Parts: sequence; structure tokens; C-alpha cells
Amino acid sequence: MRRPPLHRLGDLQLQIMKVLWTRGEASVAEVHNTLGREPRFAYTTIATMLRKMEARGLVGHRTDGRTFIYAAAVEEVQVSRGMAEHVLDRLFAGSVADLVSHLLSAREVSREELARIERFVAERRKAS
Amino acid sequence: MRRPPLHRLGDLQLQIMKVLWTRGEASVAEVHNTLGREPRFAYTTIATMLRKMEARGLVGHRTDGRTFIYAAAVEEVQVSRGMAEHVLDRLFAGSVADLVSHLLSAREVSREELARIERFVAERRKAS
DNA sequence: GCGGTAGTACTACCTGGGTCGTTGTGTGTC
DNA sequence: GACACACAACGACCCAGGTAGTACTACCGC
Repeated sequence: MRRPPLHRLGDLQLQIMKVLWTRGEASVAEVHNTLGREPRFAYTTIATMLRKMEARGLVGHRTDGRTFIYAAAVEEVQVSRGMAEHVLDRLFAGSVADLVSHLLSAREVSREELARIERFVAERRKAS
Repeated sequence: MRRPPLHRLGDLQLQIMKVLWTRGEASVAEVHNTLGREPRFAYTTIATMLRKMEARGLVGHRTDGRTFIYAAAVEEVQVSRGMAEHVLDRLFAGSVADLVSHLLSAREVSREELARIERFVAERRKAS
């Protein structure tokens, strides 16, 4: 079960992981239904993707009768970190400030968000 | 020349784009040499990649004699934005604060970086 | 026991990144 | 003019994400 590189999960894979992270465990059918609406995926698409993801060590499964119950094998925090740091390092040369500056100038950010950011920075400053 | 999705550039593609962004223009040989050290790429790898990227609308070229001079066809800011927002939306539900919190707890961040972040937030607060 | 349903397994295909080898061709040099 | 070199063009592979159809099978209700 080689450690997969935790950045570079496709969109579908991320959606599936999200279902597993929030539910803890889920059968193929449950994942399929949860992903349900909008761009409807075939049941077998989800099943195939889950098998591929298991081969990559992203998820694992146990059986309940004939049914596979899948669960995430990597934590959300690892994946978030992996992907966030990947972007940070590749595009912003590791500078969190550059990334923040970029996002602040590109997006609507509510007053509360700004306050939260300030709070995080202040805490971090204290901790070091 | 269809508009490419500007998140999801591979690592090699990003490296090549970075060369073109900093130099403005470059021949295959120049890109190859600039990328030079460490995981050495074959000359033809760069050439092939550039052709594929041109087909996707990421770069363009003019000719100088027999030599192709490539230049970026998309701006760095667009790609950074595209990739940063992609991660932000997929993993942090669009919350800049969550992303910042994540990065601050995961990485070494210098005192100056923190100060810069605070400055950006303050400016942004004023602007709105 | 027979038919439908639910479930996995397998296969196939497309796209795109990444990696090169080979081939063809123009050009500059002795 | 012959040769090497510099370049672009093309084709080949591998891998992984994404998408889904088909085949096989266990089980459940009648």
C-alpha cells in the first residue's frame, strides 16, 4: 500500500473523499446517492473509481455481507495540507503572504473572514 | 484555440511557464537549459511539452529563422488565481480564513510574513 | 427453483501529463 | 560537396483520472 502523493486528487475523487470523510463509512450506493444530483454519475463509475482509489491507498473497505463498505484511508487534513502546500510551493514560492494577498485581491471576502484571519495571525504570532 | 482550464497544470508545465513568464520569450533550448539541473529532461521532452501546451492555448510561438521562440499565452496571475481558487473552493469551501488557518498551523511562517499578512488584511478592510 | 435485483469484477475507451527515440531537414563549416 | 549539428515533427509508451457498459454472482421473494 504505497503512500500516494496527496496533492493531485481529481475532482471526482475529492467529491468521493468528502462523502467518506463526513459519513465515516459508506457503501458504493450511498456514495452514489449522496453525489446524486447535477452531473449524474453512473453507479459503476463510482464503483470503479472507488476500486482505483483503493489500489492507490486512498480508501479501504470492509465487507458487510456482499456489500463493500468503504472508508477513507487518509485524513482530510492530510489531503488539504498536501494540496494547499503544493499550490503554495509551486506558485507562490512558499510564501503564505503572497498567496493571501492574491486571494484577497481576487475574491469577495466578508468582514468576518477578515477578522478571523487577523485572529489566526495574532495567535500564531503569540505562539512563536 | 479553446480557453484552457487554468487550474490543473502539471509540474513540468508550471516549470516551463515560469521560465516563459520570467524571460518573456524563450526558445526550446533556452527553456531546456534553464530547467537544466537535477531531474534532467531530454530536450525533446521540453519540445514535445511545448507543442502540447501550444495546442492547449497555454503558450504561443513565433519563428526566428528555423527556431521557435515561445511565449506564454496566459498570464501568471490568471494561472495562480485559477489554481489557488480551485483548491480554495474544493477543499476549504471558499473560505480564505480556513485556508490561512490551515497553512499557518502547518508551516513555518516568519514574523515578516505574518506582518505582511496583517497589512494585506488591514488594507483590504479599508478598501471595502 | 426461477426471476429480478443488487452488488462486485472486468474491460474498454478517452483525455492529458510526462518522457523520449527517431526521423527528416535546413544550415554552417571545412 | 560531405558532414555534423541544430531543430522541429511525429509517433510511441506509460500512468492516472474519468466514464461507463457488460458479465458474473449471490440473495430474496414467490
